[in-house]
Amino acid sequence: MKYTAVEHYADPSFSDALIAWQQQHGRHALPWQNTRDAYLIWLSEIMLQQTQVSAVLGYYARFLERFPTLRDLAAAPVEDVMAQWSGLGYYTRARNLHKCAQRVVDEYDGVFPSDPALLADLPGIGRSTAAAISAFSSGTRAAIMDGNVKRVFARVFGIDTFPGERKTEEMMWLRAVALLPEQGIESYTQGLMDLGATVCTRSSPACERCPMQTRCVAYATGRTRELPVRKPKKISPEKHAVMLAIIDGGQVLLEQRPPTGIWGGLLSLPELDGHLLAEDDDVPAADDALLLQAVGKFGEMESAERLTTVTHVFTHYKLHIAPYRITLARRLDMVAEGGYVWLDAAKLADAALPAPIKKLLLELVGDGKAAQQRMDF
DNA sequence: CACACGTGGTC
DNA sequence: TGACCAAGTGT
Repeated sequence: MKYTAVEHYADPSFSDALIAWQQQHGRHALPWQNTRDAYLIWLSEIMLQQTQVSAVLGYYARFLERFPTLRDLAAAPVEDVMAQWSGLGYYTRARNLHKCAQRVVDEYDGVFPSDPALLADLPGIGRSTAAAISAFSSGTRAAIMDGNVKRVFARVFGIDTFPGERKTEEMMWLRAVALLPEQGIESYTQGLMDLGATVCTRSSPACERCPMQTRCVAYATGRTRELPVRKPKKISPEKHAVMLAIIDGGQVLLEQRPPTGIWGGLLSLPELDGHLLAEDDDVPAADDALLLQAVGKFGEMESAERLTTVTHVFTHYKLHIAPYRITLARRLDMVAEGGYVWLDAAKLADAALPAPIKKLLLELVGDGKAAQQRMDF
């Protein structure tokens, strides 16, 4: 039997229990709570996409210090937004955040719409985020569907098909809508997140203090460990890159990355085009002639120093970075083109850099150790 | 539908 | 220690 009617899944006692629990045991003092200001709520929801609260806290405070209002954000250069986002990951969120701010200013006179459908039309805001913003800022009855909800639903209702599967997700959305309370959407929505984040956690959930224990299929059948069904794992590839840390006169040469793709829109180190001529044990090596040619674009190479390989693990692949520290005998001043920029070493910490590159460069300008080989030209 | 997209924490 | 994954969205 396939149920497609929302009414089939209705159960007022679910939201009653969750709301009561949230008010007693939920979180009430997060920085984005206790406000109806859509800007503050929207910012938190975007930062929290695929990102845990603990990782967001510092970024949220610093971001609001730099961009106190929506109009401040909309008027700012996108480079400043990227710099504030540096280290948080999923950088499309930052560019969409900036675009979204400008659209709200242009199309809505700086006031976020309360209709979830209108919110979901804005960049970076999908169905779930739209519902959360609308619920928290306007009290709108709308359903969220995040990792917490999927985990709670999978366990409470004993859903043993993969939540990423279309039919399963559709059914979960149906349930999410059916279970919405008539009153108290704010506590209910927060309660779903709080329950998933603090009680119904992925590993070792605290079932003894769960308000859903008596109705939880997974608890009753001892299957909390198996639910929700895991995502089928894929083999992730390994990639290699040779990067040039060209340091001259207390400045580092950086290159603007294209807006899409990994680290889109960030500054990073210039990379050696393709072709690693030798590759052993995860350690790619650059050909001397190739190195000379690449550096020749920026100046006359004095020395090149092969640094320790940095391996950065992404969700979907592993990247081995072979950095070369380059010193120049003479710097060419043809650099403003092509998105190149010389950045003062002192400004690295606040620059729009990927996390591993920022770490590498800070270590490099800090004490310059980790040299392995040296070649003179 | 499948995949790209970051980083840091957990076990 | 490597696998798994967190307040998802865009293509």
